[in-house]
Amino acid sequence: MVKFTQPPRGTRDLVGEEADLFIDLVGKFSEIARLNDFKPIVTPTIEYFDLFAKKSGVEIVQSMYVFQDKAGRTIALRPEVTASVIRAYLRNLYKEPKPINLFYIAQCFRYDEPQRGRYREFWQLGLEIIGDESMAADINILHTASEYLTYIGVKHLVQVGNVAFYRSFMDSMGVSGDDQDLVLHYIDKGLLNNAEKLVFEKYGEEASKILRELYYVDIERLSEFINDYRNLLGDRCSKIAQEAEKTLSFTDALRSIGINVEYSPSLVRGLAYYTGLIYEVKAEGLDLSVGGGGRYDGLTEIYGGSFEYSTGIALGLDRIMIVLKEKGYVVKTPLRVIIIALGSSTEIYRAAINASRALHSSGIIASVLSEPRVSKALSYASRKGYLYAIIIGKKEIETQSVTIKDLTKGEQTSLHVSGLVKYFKDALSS
RNA sequence: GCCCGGGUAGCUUAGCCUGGGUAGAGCGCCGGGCUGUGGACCCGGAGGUCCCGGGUUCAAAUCCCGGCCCGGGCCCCA
Repeated sequence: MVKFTQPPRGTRDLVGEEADLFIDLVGKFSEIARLNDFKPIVTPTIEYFDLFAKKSGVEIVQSMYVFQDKAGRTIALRPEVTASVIRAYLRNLYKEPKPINLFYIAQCFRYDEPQRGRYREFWQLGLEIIGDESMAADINILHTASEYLTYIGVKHLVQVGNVAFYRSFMDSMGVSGDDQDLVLHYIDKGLLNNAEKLVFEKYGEEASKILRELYYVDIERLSEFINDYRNLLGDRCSKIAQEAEKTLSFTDALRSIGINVEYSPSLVRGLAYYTGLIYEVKAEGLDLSVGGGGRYDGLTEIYGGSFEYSTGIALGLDRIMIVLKEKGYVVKTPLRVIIIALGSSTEIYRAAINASRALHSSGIIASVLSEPRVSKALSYASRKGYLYAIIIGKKEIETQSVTIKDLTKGEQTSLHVSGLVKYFKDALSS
C-alpha cells in the first residue's frame, strides 16, 4: 500500500540542501542565459497531444502522460519543450527580427521506468535559437550551455555528430525512409552489425560497405571520403560536403573557445526531427548524458508555418544535480540572523519586526522568533545554523537597544537600535 | 516489457536465514536539568496496523502463497 506521504513513482520531493541546490542552479542558468541575451519563454505544462505526436518519435509518444480533459480534449503533459517553443513562436513571435534567442526552465514528464537519473517528472534547462541558418547559432548554444556548466563547476565533454551524412548517403543508395530510421536506430544503440545486415540484405554489399566506412571515418578525412563517392552521391555531393565542412569547423570552433569536444559518428539521436548537426553533453563522472540537442531546421513547417531554421539544446537539471551532489557542491548561504522576541508583548514584537525590516533593506536575511525562554530560542538558533541572534526583550525596549549575540564566538554586545544595521554591514565586510 | 534488490518509529535501520515472551537501536522531535543565554552533556517522554491479504502453527516481523508499492539494471532518453 502506498503511504500518503509518498509521492507518485518516479517523482520526488526536494527539501533542505537539495532544494537549495535546485533553486541555486535554476537561478544561475537564468543568469548565464540572460548574460548571453537569451530571453525567457514560459509555455504551458500541458499541450494538445497532437503537438507532440507530430514531432516526436514513437518512443516518446508512447512514454507520454496522456488524458482526456473534462471537455474531451486529448491532452498530454509535455515530454519536452521544443515543440511548445516552436508552437509559441508560430503564434506570437514569428514577426520578430531573427534570430530569436530563447531560454526556458521547465519540468517535463515521461512515463518511463524510473532509475538513477531518470524520473517521470524531470527538469530541463533549455536554449533555442530560431531563424539562424549559420553555424554561429549552434556555437552560441553550446558556448552558453558550456559557460553555464563551467560556472557551476561541471566538467563536460561535447559529442558532436551529424545526421545529414547518414541520411544523404542512404538517400543516394536508395534506402527507404523507414529503413533509414531503423538503421539510425541501430547505430544509436551501437548495433552497427544489425544496421549493416539490414542494408546488405536489401541494398547490396556496396551499400553496407559504405555505411560501415562512414561509421568509422575520421572527421579530418570526411571531405576526402565524400570526394571518393562523388559519383554515387551525384548532386547531393555538394550539400553533404558542406555539412562535412560545417561539422569540422564546428568542432574546431568549439575547441578553439576551450570546450572539450569530440566527433562521434555513432551519435545520431535517431528519433526526432534533427536535420544536421547534433550534440550531446557528457559530464565527468556520470555515464548518462546531461544534455542533448541539435539542428531541427524546418520544424516550423511541420506545424504549418513557413520554413525557419532552428537549433537548440536541453540540459537535464536532475542529472546535473547528481553530478554536483557527488562532488559535494554546497550552496553558499548568505548571512542569516534570527531576532528573538522575548515574550509576546506588542511592543517587543513591533521592535523585532522593525529590526528585521531594517536588516532586510540592507539585504540581510532576518526573521523573528517569538519565544519567552532565551535558552530555548538560542538552542533553536544555533541548531538552525544562524550566525547571529538578536535579542529583544523588556530590557532592550526600556533602553532602546538590542542585544547581539555572535553564535560562533559566543560573544555578546549591546547597542542602540540605530546602530543595528551598521553592525552587520561591518560584520559582512570584515 | 524483462531482470535483480527491497518494504520494521519522521529518517537510517537491527531482528528474518536457524519460528518463541512486552520488536530494539542511532539520529530527529518534545519536555526537564537551566523563569534572560545556545551548541555539548545527562535524564525523561511521545512516536509502530513490522506494506496488504490469505495459509501453516499452541505461537508468525520471521516460514509458504498471492497481491500492492518503492529502488536499481537492461533498453531508451534529459
